[in-house]
Amino acid sequence: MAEKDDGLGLSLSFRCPEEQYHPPPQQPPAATATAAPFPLNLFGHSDAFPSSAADRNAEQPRSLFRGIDINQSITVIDDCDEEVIVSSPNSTVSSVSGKRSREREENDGERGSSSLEIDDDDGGDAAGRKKLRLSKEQATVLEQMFKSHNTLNPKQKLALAKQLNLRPRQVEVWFQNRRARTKLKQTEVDCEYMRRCCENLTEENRRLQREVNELRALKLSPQFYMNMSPPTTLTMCPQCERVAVSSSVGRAHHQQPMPMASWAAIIPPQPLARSIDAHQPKLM
DNA sequence: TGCGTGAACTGTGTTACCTCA
DNA sequence: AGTGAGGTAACACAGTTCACG
Repeated sequence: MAEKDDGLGLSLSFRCPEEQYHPPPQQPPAATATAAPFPLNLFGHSDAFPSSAADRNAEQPRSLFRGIDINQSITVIDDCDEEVIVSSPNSTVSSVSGKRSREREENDGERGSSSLEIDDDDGGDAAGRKKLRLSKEQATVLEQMFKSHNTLNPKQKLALAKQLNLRPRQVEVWFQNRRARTKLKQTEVDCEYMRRCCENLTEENRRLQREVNELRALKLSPQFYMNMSPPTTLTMCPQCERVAVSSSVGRAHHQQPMPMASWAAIIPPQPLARSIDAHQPKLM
């Protein structure tokens, strides 16, 4: 199927959304990840990072910002293998599971500045989220990474965040939003494809209806039988699949003649069809 | 000022791991 | 020792909010 690139790496395809949007099951298990300076081969073989849940649990920097003053700028850990854990025993959010609570807490802690390179120069507006556009360079790198892999494992996230001077959460959110945009675009493409298919089928249906009417008219016409050549002159073009009488379409398309008997079977038995039956051997 | 875009957030489902009876 | 239930952690996704151009 022809592919159409729209800049989001989308293709005009007809795939099940389940299969097209789900990321690859898991990235292959990892070798030792070294905190390599960028450009780091984050996704090259994708075996640089562990993928099991246990590994994820062991390496998750989820608690990275736990208990950190939200007004303070955050220092990115230098080593991806390092995990900074600040316990927060007095977590107050309790409406959801502890994990969720901590997660939200962590997210809240990331409010205040959308990028590590941006200090709270306006007095630390930690209460309201401050949304700043990512720089062109940041977006470009993220795009490149997304093209390689549309999901990130924790180490990739950390490394990318470090490279771009962003918080891991920002990288994570960017990838989530990017996946959503991709899916939306692909859905639009699929819808357009379906619309075209529908149009084509509608047109095809009209054409076939016209043909049916033509054939019925021919069956009713005595002149047709009188002037009619042997059945072999009623032909069907293999390209356009038009049934044509005599020379009109058939010769124009140079196709093989099609015996009338082969299509006559599809004509519903009607009393008026007796005359043509007289010319044809009984079917069945 | 209304609007589109995209960063950030919220809620939920799924999966894997661990602990304990 | 094997096992099922419950808790926890991590992640992805859909939907939403809202700052910004």
